[in-house]
Amino acid sequence: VGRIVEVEAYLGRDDRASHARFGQTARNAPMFGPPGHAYVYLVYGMHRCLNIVVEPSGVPAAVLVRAVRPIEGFEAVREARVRAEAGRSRGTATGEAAIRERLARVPDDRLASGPGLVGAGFDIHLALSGLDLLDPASPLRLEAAPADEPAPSVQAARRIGIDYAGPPWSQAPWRLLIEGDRAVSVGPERD
DNA sequence: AGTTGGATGGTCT
DNA sequence: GACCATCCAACTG
Repeated sequence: VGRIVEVEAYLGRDDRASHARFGQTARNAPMFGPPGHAYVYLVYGMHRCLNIVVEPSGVPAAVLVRAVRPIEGFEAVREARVRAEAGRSRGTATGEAAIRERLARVPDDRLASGPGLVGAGFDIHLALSGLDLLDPASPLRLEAAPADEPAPSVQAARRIGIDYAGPPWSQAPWRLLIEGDRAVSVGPERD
């Protein structure tokens, strides 16, 4: 269980940073579907990124989950990351024990501080793309925060890793993060 | 503290 | 066959 502390918005066909910029394909089809579903894709050949589809069907939009603060099951998250990393580096033998030792030194609140780390730590795989995150029967679910919790202060910043899109898309403040939360991926840039 | 390069594979031209 | 909504180790200063 974890709390989402950082996201990025990708909105519409016109957004030159969005996977929907070239229209609907087999991969991005969930983005064109109903909100509340998952869109999972592979980046850089190794990391799986989790997105939450937003906007009504027909409007391709999704929110990339960039960072999660684990709340329960810290060791389960660590083990999921060990599995992900060990399974990846089969060519260069980076012993599983060494990976586990390194992750043991990662603070609990930084176990999923990045989109690729969320994918690894929460065992997100491509087969989950299209899953209904609002269905209580789903293995991966989205739930509302406890009503008695104070609303966090949210900060806006530029999206990361999409400079190729060019302005105004590369400049849009569509990265939203909880101010001062240690679980966010990297601090917002200061102008 | 900041920069660089390697790992790695699905997707779209 | 090029392009990535990334991460980490190994470097430089």
